[in-house]
Amino acid sequence: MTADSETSDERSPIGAGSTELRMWVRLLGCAKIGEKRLRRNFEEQFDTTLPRFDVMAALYRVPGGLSMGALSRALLVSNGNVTSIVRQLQVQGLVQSAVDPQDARSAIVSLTKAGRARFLTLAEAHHQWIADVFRDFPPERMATLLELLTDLRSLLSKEN
Amino acid sequence: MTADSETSDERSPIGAGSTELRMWVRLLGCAKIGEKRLRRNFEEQFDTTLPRFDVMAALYRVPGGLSMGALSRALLVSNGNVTSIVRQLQVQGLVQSAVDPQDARSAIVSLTKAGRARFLTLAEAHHQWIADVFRDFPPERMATLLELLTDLRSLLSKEN
DNA sequence: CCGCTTTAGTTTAGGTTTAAAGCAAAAAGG
DNA sequence: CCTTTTTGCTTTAAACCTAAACTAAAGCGG
Repeated sequence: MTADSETSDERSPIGAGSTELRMWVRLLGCAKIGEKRLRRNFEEQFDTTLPRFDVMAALYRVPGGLSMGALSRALLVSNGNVTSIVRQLQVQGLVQSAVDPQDARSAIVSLTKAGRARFLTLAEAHHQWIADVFRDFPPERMATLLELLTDLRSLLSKEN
Repeated sequence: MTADSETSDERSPIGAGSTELRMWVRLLGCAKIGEKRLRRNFEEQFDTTLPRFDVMAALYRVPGGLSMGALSRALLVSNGNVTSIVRQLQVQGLVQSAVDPQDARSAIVSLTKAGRARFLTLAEAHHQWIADVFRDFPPERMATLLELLTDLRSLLSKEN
């Protein structure tokens, strides 16, 4: 078992040869499959979407609410994107928006009472779906994976 | 070190408590940050997009070409989605499409000569970006991560 | 006060994505 | 053959997403 006897690679110039590349492709694949599942579940069972859930989750964690910019940074999405998602949640009465008294340009968005109740329902189901997927994953391996992903994230966040 | 002494969880009903949930969130985060980087790089340096690169990569691996359906399954995206991406690549002269002699409904899409040359340029840069990101990741940890992600993917693919 | 720059958000144009509806070729079943 | 169903793909409607242009409030320097 030398360092180089994996599967193929050798002199093929491309073809997902190196370990980094395969790992990256696999990571993206896992994320994509999982997201697909979650999106379908949210759509079918609750008639909502993953991005809207993400916004609600971010707001739930901060009872005082967040500005649009803070939301955008928290969710890693563009500023303009948050605008439309928040607007939809607003139409549904799940979030409310109040002008920041310190800065009239900025609005503080927060969950309404209905929004908090709604989020708890969604989050419960969300947790259950995730737990189901990982039911057969040994806890010790899961801890290792969590640790490695944490390392990876700090690598990715560096030299952005 | 009991089974339950991680960090918080306990009776907080939500808040990304369980290990599965945190792992999942971290995985999505890594994928998102990395994709953002790649997308920006492709945009800035080559004036193209990640999905277009994905299509070209899938076609590069199969010199004989792929049908639209095969492409869609390979890339885990919807059927209709492939249509527009292939059309754009076709306009740029990077892929060509020929009617399947066995089935007149189906078209076999393949890279043109220009498309292959273009892909090699893109893939070289892509590989370099990935290698840069993982430069400081110890090879042994990378191998572990690859293995764990492979396990995870098979869990995710099951009971779809 | 008055310009200049910065900052917070929205709007716009364009690309990605899906599900659902539609279309046409193929296959199946009399 | 001819009808029905299935299958491969495209189109459409709607959501998501980004970058870039824009608006408006703050802040800063005179």
